[in-house]
Amino acid sequence: MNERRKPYPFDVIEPKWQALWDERRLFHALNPGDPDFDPARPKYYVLDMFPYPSGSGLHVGHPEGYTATDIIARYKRLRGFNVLHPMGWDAFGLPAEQYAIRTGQHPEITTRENIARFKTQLERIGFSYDWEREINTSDPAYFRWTQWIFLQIYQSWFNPATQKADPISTYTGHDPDSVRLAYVAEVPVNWCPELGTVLANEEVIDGKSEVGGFPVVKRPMRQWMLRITAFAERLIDELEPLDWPEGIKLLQRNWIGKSEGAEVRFAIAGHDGTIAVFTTRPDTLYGATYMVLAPEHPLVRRLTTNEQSQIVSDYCAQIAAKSDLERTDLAKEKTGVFTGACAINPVNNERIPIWIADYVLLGYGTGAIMAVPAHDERDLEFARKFDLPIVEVVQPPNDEPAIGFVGHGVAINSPLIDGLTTSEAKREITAWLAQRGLGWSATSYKLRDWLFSRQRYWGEPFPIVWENGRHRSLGETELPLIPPPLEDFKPTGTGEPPLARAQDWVRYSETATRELNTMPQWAGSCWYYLRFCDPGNAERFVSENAERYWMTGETAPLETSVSLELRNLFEIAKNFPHAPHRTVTLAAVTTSEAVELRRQTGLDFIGYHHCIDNYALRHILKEHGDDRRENAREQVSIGLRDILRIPEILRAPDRIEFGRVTGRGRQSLLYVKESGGAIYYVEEILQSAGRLMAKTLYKRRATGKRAITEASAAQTSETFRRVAKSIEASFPSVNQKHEGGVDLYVGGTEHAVLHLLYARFWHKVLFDLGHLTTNEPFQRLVNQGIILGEDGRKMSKRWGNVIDPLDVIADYGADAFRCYEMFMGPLEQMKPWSMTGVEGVSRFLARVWRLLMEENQAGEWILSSAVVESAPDKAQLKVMHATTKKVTEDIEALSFNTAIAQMMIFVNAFTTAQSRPLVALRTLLVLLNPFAPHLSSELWETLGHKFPILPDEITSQPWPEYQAEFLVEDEVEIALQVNGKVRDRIQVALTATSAELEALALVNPRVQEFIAGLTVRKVVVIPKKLVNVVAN
RNA sequence: GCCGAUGUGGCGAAAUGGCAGACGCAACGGACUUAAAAUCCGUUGGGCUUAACGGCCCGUGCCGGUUCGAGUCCGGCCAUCGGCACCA
Repeated sequence: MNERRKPYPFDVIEPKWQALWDERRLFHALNPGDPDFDPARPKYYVLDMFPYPSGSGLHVGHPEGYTATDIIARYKRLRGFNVLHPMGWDAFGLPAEQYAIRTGQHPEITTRENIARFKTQLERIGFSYDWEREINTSDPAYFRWTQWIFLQIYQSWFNPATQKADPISTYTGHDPDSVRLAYVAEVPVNWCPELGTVLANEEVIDGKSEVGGFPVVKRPMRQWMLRITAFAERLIDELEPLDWPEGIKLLQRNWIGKSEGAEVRFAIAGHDGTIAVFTTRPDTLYGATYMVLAPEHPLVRRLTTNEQSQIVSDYCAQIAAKSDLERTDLAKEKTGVFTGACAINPVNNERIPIWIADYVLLGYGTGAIMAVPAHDERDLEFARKFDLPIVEVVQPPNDEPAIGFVGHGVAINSPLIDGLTTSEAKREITAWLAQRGLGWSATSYKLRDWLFSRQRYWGEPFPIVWENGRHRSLGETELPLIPPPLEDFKPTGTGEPPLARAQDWVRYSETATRELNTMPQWAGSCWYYLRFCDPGNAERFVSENAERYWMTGETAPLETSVSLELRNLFEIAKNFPHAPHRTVTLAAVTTSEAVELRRQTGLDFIGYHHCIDNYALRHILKEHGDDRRENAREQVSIGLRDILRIPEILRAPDRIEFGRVTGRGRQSLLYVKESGGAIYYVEEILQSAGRLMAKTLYKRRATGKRAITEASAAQTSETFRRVAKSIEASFPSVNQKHEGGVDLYVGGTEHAVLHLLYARFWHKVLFDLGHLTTNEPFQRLVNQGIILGEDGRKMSKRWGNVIDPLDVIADYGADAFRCYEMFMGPLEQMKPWSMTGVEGVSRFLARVWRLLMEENQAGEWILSSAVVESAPDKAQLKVMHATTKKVTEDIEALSFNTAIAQMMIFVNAFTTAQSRPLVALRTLLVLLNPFAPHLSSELWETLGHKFPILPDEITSQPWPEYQAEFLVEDEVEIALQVNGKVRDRIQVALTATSAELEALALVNPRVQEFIAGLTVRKVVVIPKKLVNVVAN
């Protein structure tokens, strides 16, 4: 292949264009306030999950997602967006540290080398990253702010009254350290002696370290924890409106693991204290015949009677020696011992024995359970093994046996609640307990607090010092806190982090020493998407303007906020097609403006009327000096620019009746309800800090053709809140997208839970503290599938099936590489690499080249003489517009494979043509540009030499529009079916009516043949498609 | 065990409930060439039938259902892959 003549000179044009783009700073995104910043352009933030720069470089799997985002970025630029498309490095991490331990090479050096290699690879693929925004999490200028964010977390607490993070100064209790969002705890952790470090649960796989596969044991240690559990509820709730794959949302929900039930307090026979247990089935309380505590439960020692103490302590010792793996492995056979103590069941005052068993986990619920063997599999197994009593308290709905039935039924043998269904019984018994102070409804989460410290060198040091056994934070001016230079990065082996070796550094003052732990790798990746908005800022982690602009688009009229408003109105129009005009003023929009609106918002309009709020209208008229008057139908003509500004105007701070709409965390929804002959709908209910406020409430009579708008004023009164609540309760909401945050985030499923959950958590803390304007970081998430080797196995050194993008590019060029990555199949799917597949795509690009170019006598490529300025013929026009339509729609849907297929159809159709009309070729080149930017740029330029056009850059062209009229044919082929089977096809005029089609079908000889002797029962006519004759 | 995703030609894959297999790869045949590569044109799901043009039947993991009509919707299985795992 290397010796082969190149099908087109990609080896020349690709470096040429890459250099040109770089020189012209073509992909540098401007922030508000920068010279030449254009506020009229909507923003689009498209982000890749940034890589850890490993020593082995990129293989062809990595750039899959990067190519998809690059196509989107280039496409959005052509559509007039201000695009933020950055790249950076998740540069702290264990591999570099382990390499340092082996070779003595400082991690900073290897990291720098690896980054250089990654960057070379990425640049050679021709990605349109804004390299001026490159960041590196191990750069002090970056991690200074990671440390600053940690301090923000350290200096706040979760305020139950406001349900959000508040500064610790608002805490009025006696011990602030006990409520901080970052706190120190002695916790049993996964200690890996080989790595000399503690690992997070998720870094332990099958009892072995994820990195290296070394054994892991439990060991209590003093650790920094982040109180993510306080945000569990919000992490579930605020997930809902995001445009993420359902599977990922489900994973997150399951990981958080919310379960609702009750906490019940059991008295202990012969003791003062009580034991609280958590149960999701308070209705089975009468069936609780024993209780089980986790072996580590603090009450175990106090409760255990003398006779049992030896057995109990033996059992506890035995459990402690086991790893988590062994505990779950041995789970097949239940184990446990009796403590000798008894608890009192609060509903019937019966004494029930208290056992300990390792099937109860200290970390979940209260670390204690009431065992209901009749209706819980584990309890039943345990009770049978140890011969404990079993009492049936739920009657299954069918004939199923009651013992072992875990579903919902009817309560029995439960005097207080007999005869009630499970859900009624739960409510009833919980109320009964609550009245007596014996219990209360409670919610439990699987989610654990985040173990945030690591005993490593290559990570962010904590900005914390210890003095007299207490921790305190460094001042912001002391940041960044840079790791001390070290010769030896090995674990100390005692559990003390390597930083302990830097004795001078550790000594902060006469009396204070520095924290020795470092932060986990997640820390830097938790907020990098924010830093990209303003990477060079030395004053703040991100400037307010940059953050607000890139996360919400505010400061400029932009697609997201406009379309939100319009989408509301669109929904209304759709739902009430016959509703006449409301008393709100209608603004007339010209046809071309409507087309523009549709282009920008992707919405269709019913007519060209756009509802405008009175407030906004007054505002606009004032600006225009009141020179436009309403006509008789209360319509006023205003321009597109004004319309696009409406969302901004509506959010103006002087609009008092608008409530706290300028605040943060709004959530727009549309609720509709029909009640008592009237239709109520509330446009945009705003949810902020747990409060609901309605922006506008409409009420209209449902009867009669003319619905009447009675009220349309914005209020935030208590009444309104109630109405909104009741509507919400009784009518499912139209699921409005929550606009804001990164517009498109693409990465692998391996980060489905942790990275995304941690980043969301940090984002919410920063949002609560007023540093951010959105409550969620990532609006739309897409996971790319992994690319397998040619042998169908995962790419790895072990199989020798790793493919380096640079090798592919050397043979086929970057454009072919990019196109093949996208042509392989759907982005989300797992699929194997194929070199012959690359060749096929490369042939397609060569055909594009030869569509415009031919070789002269001297063997030089010159513009083909077949390229002419004439108008395309009808068939060509159809292909051109069909391609424009399909490519546009497919890019929006991230179906890049079918977009490329359509462009192949285009090329196949034009290759054979005698003359190749300029307009068609130009259209193709613009459509192709996001996919094959080098080739299309070169051909565009060559075309411009003979046929000049302004602006002359392909990157300044408008995205082509298709016109539907060119897609329809005069005649259309109709399939004739008999009993659902195609028997013939006929050409008919597009205008043929259903009756005509039916008649044509029935007289068709082939149809006749098949219905001979049968009775025609029915004829189904689908216009423009088929006729199905049903006969028997 | 639980949860999720996937299942269509030799291969990667297309198909708002409306003509299954677009597009590409591979294979085969042809044109060009002294020859090969490259390029261009054509054929290509399986079976049966016809001298031929054609025609018929079967086909989207399996079984059933809804429908005039199902790759697509519903129910139940099977297989592969991924995730979680005593969560009270």
